[in-house]
Amino acid sequence: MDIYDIAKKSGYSTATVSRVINNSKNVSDKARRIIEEIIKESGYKPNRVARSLAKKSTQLIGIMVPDIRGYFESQSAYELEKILTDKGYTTILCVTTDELSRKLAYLDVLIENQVEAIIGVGSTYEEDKFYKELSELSNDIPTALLNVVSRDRVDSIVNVYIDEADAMDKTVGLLHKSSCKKILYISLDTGFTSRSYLAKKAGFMEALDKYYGSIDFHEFKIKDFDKDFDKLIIFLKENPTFDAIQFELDSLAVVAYKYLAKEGFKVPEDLALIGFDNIQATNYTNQAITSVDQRISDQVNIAVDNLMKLLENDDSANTNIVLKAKLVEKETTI
Amino acid sequence: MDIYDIAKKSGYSTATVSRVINNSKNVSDKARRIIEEIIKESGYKPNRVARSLAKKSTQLIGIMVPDIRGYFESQSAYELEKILTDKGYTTILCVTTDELSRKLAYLDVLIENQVEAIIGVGSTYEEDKFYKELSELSNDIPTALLNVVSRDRVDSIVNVYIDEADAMDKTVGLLHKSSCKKILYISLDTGFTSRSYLAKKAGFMEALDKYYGSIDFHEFKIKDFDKDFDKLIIFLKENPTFDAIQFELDSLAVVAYKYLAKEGFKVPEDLALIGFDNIQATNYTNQAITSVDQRISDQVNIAVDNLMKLLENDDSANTNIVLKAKLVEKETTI
DNA sequence: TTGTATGCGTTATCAG
DNA sequence: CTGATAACGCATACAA
Repeated sequence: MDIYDIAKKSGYSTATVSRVINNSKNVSDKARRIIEEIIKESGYKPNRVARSLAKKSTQLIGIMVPDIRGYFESQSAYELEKILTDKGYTTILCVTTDELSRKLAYLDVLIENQVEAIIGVGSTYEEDKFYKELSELSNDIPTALLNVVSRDRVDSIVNVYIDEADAMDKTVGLLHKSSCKKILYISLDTGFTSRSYLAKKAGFMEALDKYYGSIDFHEFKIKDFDKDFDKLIIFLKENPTFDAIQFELDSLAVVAYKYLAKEGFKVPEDLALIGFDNIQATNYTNQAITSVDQRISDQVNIAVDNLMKLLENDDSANTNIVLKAKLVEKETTI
Repeated sequence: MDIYDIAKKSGYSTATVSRVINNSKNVSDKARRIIEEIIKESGYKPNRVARSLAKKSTQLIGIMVPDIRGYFESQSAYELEKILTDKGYTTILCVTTDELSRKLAYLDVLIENQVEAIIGVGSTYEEDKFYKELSELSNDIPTALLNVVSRDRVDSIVNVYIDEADAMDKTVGLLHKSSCKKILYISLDTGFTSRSYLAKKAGFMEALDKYYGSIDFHEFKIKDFDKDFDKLIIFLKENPTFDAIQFELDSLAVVAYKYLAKEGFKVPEDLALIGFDNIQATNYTNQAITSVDQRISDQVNIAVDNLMKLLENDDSANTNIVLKAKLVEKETTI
């Protein structure tokens, strides 16, 4: 069942059928009525592959995430898919992992499938080699990245990300206001240092300086989830002057919370806690954990808006957008 | 840059170039060497749209989920994407919501994009009208559904799901062994009754009969998360004979846990708790919640295996696969 | 307003 | 082993 069949049955040519399908203006009401009727009763569905080839336009957009199971990624993918679908696009999902080779391989897949734009979610796409590849590609295919900001920024890539320094200013400010004296910084040791890791840490130190007048910085790294939290407890007992913890990530905070609660630490009186990401699980710990909301929905909307401008060669496209995060105070801070 | 350019530069015809690209046997080593060299240095990437049209095969598979943010959905999508990519397919992601009209609309999108198979994740696809549509479609496009089992099953759709009755037998069995006397069943009131809801409930009742010799069934429904948990607490205080709760879903259990803990219920001594799904958050509550693992990875692998058989017209394809769930004992049961 | 004919980039058939 | 050429299903200039 193709356009020729419809043409034959209707008595019109394929050209007219095509015009009807594409809502072209230059079709008589009569022709439109007849053809639409036949299309409906025959259940004909246009072949987008053929259409894409003919129009040199696929209406396909590729979404890349390192791991769709994460909070930021799945939430972003959800919002992206919704908004892009409303705009008439179909989305190809790529779960690239953090491996360079796989990320590059997926880029090929997207190119070969003639996607009209690419959207990457997560700081893994900041990686130099990959970003360089993406930069070149972005001259042909409009690209947007969420939660990514590269050192060598490119005007052909829409970068949207959170102002980590500002976020840390807010969290440290809150702890300071609550009379906390000494804050421990707990981070995840992934083996490589991402920009977001550095930005948060730098912002945290700046904030220390601003609110406390000095940079009394102490970092505790978690590498092995099975062992390092026990070590953390020991560390905190040996260093009871710490009365607050800023976590790099909620995924660390939710686990740490259980260890702390079990050991009888009084939260937030003796020990205030602040996470980062505002994942769901922060609401399921015994006390809901204060955290930083990255405004994913806003990030997505802004990214797509500007990506669309890039697609339309609209010069007003903004390619470097920084958003202020939102501090969400819950039960682990005063 | 297309196959003609490569042909021209290499001195061979497009036919030979195409053969090289597709690793055809009938090409001289010399031709292959020359052409591959030119392809590499020119950075040529084949156009899959054109190829799909010519081959009448897109290597595209559509994945439908009601909401990619859920645990079961995102975990399934992750596994599916991984395994399908390894097999050379590209995946189109559809976040359909539960709305019938959107589900049907997405079906059209997939058809128009000429996907070679469709995989749906979640019991929303059991809905009669949608399932009927899918049944017809499945004659043309092989289909697999995860966590779905329809009343009017069709041989052209691979159904993979968990044996809820068996799962409930395991959980009630555990509670019985732990000397629990009276179990409350807590479910989510979504407005419509899904098969999985009924299956769990029926299985629960069967198990009551088996272990306790009678069906002393009490159900507490949660509709409004803001109010109904308070009501639950009141209910439990007025009915202190309940010494265990079986939740239909972990998403209910993790929230309930906090209310119970706050009210001083001793878990598991006075009140044992068991959830369903084994979502991550069950490990972040103060006591990790005992739950039922649906073996998503296994479901995915089996579904894809049989879907592939359907694609190859292999008669040995199994279209109705029931898996036994795994009880994961944690801290809310003895 | 409608139809004819050609092109989109690739594959595949059939000769050579 | 290689090349010319006709599909694949649709869109669109150009003609009528």
